[in-house]
Amino acid sequence: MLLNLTAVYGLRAMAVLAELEPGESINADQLSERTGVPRQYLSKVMRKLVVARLVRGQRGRGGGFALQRPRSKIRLADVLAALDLEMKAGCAFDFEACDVHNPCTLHPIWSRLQESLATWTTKTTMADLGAAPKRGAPAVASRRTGTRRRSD
Amino acid sequence: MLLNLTAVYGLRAMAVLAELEPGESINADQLSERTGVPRQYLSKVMRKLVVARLVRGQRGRGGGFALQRPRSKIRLADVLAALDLEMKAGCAFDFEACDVHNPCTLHPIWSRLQESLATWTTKTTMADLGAAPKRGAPAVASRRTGTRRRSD
DNA sequence: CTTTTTCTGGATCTACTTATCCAGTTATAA
DNA sequence: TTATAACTGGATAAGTAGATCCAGAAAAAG
Repeated sequence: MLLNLTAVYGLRAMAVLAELEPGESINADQLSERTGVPRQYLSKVMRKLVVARLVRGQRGRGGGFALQRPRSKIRLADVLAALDLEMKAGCAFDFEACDVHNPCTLHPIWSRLQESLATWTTKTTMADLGAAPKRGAPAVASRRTGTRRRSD
Repeated sequence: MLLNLTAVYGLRAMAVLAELEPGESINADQLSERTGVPRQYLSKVMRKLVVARLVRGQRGRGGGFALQRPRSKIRLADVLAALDLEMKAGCAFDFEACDVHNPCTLHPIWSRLQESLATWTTKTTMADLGAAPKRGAPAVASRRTGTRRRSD
């Protein structure tokens, strides 16, 4: 997987939030239901998005989560950054002092790759994602952790 | 980082091996020295490359590691696969049943991204890497435990 | 055959990610 | 003000990647 699970969870949640009507919100239980993300862990992920001011977390009756800004103002890069995903990354060999003037072997092609990635994530917004994937048809991947057993 | 540390270590090692004269080999101590990869962990990484038949691991006096095939016959994709890095990966939302006929929201752009990655890693061989980065000038990133940020 | 070199492989340790538990806080409605 | 809904946040557990330790096993040299 190109992204870690936390990032994937966050993306799923954001995709659902992006579908809500303006003013509408969704609580953690329903969000967990719709995204297939474990309820408690989802809360932790959502917190990151709230702290990053991408999402509003409203407590109390009728509360829940909603986007802070219009979809079109939330870039994929913002979301990934909020989820601690370094998209700028570094040298393919993880050499610190690697740069244009002192390039490692992979530097030219690697930096081009990363730039196109960076460009893409800053150009793409939540509005570009269209509808969030529905549960049911595209089933949530079962994340076999070793102890998981299919129930009979 | 786009790659995990094990993959980075493996790449560094392969880059060094690719520089050896035909018939020459290098032992784990020297390889650790040159790549900045912890000696013992390097052995584990090298084992994966040996098992994948990219590298020959010769025991006893004068033994060490060397490429099994000419550099030009070892693709980046082979190396990454040997190091358990899934380059094909899956859907951005980690939905299992996501495909062309039942695509998730990110599917079109995500799959294009992954394909260009896959194409690149199968077209690039160890011969294309040129010389391995030298230690000293492009210094090895110091791996102080607190400072580090992990992500793919 | 013994010694030395060097890779192999199991066991263990640590840090980080993912997951769960549960008590707290805030907001709404009656 | 009370009850209830719902997010917040600390503590903790489980799982995996990264790292280390150390006892083999194999190959070469003497």
